[in-house]
Amino acid sequence: MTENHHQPLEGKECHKHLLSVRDALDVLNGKWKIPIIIALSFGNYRFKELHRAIGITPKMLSKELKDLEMHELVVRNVYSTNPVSIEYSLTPYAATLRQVIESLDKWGEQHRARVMKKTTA
Amino acid sequence: MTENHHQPLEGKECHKHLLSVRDALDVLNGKWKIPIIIALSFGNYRFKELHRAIGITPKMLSKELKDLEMHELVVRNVYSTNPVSIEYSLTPYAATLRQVIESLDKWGEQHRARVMKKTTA
DNA sequence: CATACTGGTTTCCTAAAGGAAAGCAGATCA
DNA sequence: TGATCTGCTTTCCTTTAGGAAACCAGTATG
Repeated sequence: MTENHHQPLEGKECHKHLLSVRDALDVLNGKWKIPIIIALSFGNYRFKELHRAIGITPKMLSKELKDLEMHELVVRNVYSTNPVSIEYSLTPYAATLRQVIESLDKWGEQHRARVMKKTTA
Repeated sequence: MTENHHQPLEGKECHKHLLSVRDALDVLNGKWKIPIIIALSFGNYRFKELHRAIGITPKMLSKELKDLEMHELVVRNVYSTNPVSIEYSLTPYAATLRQVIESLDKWGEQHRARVMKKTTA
């Protein structure tokens, strides 16, 4: 804490990390991608189910699902039932996000608790 | 993967997680908060240093630093040198984000590698 | 035949994110 | 006395995110 003054910060290992998180955030940006992935981690669900459970508008849901498909995190499954039913599911690749989502979840939970305590005090 | 069809998804543990990540994302939203925290994890830095190292505009940097201060993740230190110098540093609370940032960093790095491999192939 | 469900799309709108550039006060340096 | 650095702020602008509501085709179901 005291006198933690610095090397120049330019041209350092720092930039490698900045680049990595930028790449990650380019995929996970916005309000909805992580919530959608979380919901689908509980099972495969249909469009309207996701819409209702997450509280996302159909327009955004449609767009975000396409983005997630593009990044190979989600798959759209069409079943030839009658009538056709459609389900979204996570790809195996989405499982690589587990640590990200778990730590975010955990942090959010404790942060909420911390904020509650402060505002109540 | 096959037949992972679902319980209703409503009123379940899922919502707890949705709530937590929403709380986390409310604090860490946008393109810049995490990059700023990463930079400051390498030491305390001044406004223009951050501006140059991260490639963020002064307007955004100013705004994001205020947000981060508000959430008690960053502190603005004014030193009575002559002339006054100002440094930003992380609070101890910011350390609780370590897992979040590390996993995001790691995921971004491997994701970049994966994408590179695909586009080259 | 009417109603309702699914899986979306479309249109309209507002607000927020974010960049570019200029400016500004205070101090220092030549 | 200019020029230059710092730590910002201000203005102007474009893009994106996101919500609300309506709509639509296809398939039921009553």
